[in-house]
Amino acid sequence: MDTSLTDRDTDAGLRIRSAAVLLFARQGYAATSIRDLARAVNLTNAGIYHHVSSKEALLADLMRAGHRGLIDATARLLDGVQQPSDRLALLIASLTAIHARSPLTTRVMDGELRSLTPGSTAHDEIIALRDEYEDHWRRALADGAGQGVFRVADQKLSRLALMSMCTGTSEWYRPDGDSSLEQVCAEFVAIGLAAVRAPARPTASADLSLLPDFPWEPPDA
Amino acid sequence: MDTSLTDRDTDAGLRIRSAAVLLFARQGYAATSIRDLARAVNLTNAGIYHHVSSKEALLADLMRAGHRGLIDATARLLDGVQQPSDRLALLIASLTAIHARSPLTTRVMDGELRSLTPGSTAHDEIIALRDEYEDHWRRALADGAGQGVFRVADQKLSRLALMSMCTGTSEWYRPDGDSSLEQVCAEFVAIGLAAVRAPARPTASADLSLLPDFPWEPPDA
DNA sequence: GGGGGCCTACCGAACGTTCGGTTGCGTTGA
DNA sequence: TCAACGCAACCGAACGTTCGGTAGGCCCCC
Repeated sequence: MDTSLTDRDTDAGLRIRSAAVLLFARQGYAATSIRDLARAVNLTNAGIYHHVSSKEALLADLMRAGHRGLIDATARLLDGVQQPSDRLALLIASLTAIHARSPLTTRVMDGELRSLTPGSTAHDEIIALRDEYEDHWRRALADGAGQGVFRVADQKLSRLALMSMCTGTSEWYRPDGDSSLEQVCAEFVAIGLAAVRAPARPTASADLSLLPDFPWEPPDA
Repeated sequence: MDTSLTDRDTDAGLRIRSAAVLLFARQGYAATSIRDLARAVNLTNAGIYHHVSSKEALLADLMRAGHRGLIDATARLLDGVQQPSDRLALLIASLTAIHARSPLTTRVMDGELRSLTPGSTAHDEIIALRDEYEDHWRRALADGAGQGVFRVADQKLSRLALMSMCTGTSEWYRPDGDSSLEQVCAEFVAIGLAAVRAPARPTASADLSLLPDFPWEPPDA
């Protein structure tokens, strides 16, 4: 008897997104053809267009949903947290964790902006979402510097350095590798707080269960 | 009267490389056609093939020369430098500086490995060159940890974090931006040494004139 | 006069996308 | 109860365009 949750992966739309994020992350958007995608989900190239209006719209959908998930999760995580060093620690841990847990989606989010037609609605929208996310970092660093708890030569410089460190995780992290996700996050938080000369780090660690689990992120590497 | 250095940019090979690195960095290798490249250097697509054996060979050439330049410059910079913290500082400053000064070439080097046919001679060669470069980092961190001057939870983790910080520079640095190249390098060195808990940083700063100037790197942004 | 440098013209293949058609399931009306 | 209908899901074939690459010839300079 079948006790499982019905037809989980019969939803073609989800399977297409899943294959798309895998191929876009591995080969890049431009090097991935609709036929590649169709083969991966056992459809013909024409069949894809029943579920997707265009190749670029598919990319835009993935990027939009990814950014919204990140922004929402970040807002939930930071909710009520006051100390700038706590906020920065949460930002570092969560950005690192999402890049480790959803490396394919984040690689597409971080690297395929240039594949959206410049000036298109989708392109502008993704830029706005990215800015909205980065504002969390800007505010945390500005608050910390304003309160004198961070001593930092250049807020923008520090932010870019730390964000690069976190986003780079999607390029090398493997769940079965040498370090656990918790170790990576802890180490990166330590580096980040040292970078802004924050005094000994305190209090709560990030509740990673608040992070989004993108339903289309393939489970494998 | 023309007092300039003769026919600098009449060398078609160089102009092609210059345009290629610009287009590959901006649009990606897969999204750049031979015809795009030809238009950029005022040739026809067929004319390109008089100077280049294939599109992929052109990419491989750029990546190979870029990596060799980086490796050679790093060896020169580190020559005779003993202290692990000095070596690490030089590695951080030089990797940051080359990504700031040659953002297009480094973006291609860092991001287009996947565009080389897997298993091809060129692909394997570039991987070997990248490993050869990273060994400089591995040795510096191992030496520092071995001598007890670095206190670091995980050498690989620290290396990846710091290298991501440095390579990220090519994505945002602008010569006319808020911070000078020297400021960026100094700040990143400070962050890096704090990351490995090195005691107060000492001695020589990097002689950036030892870094390679890729002749094909376009001067503009 | 011969070769480097570049052209016009073209090839076969692959591209994103569209179109007309078929299948099969769920709902409806008599 | 069952024919009739609607519609989501998909396919095979083709559209026009662009792709990486090639063949052969023209021109200019040594």
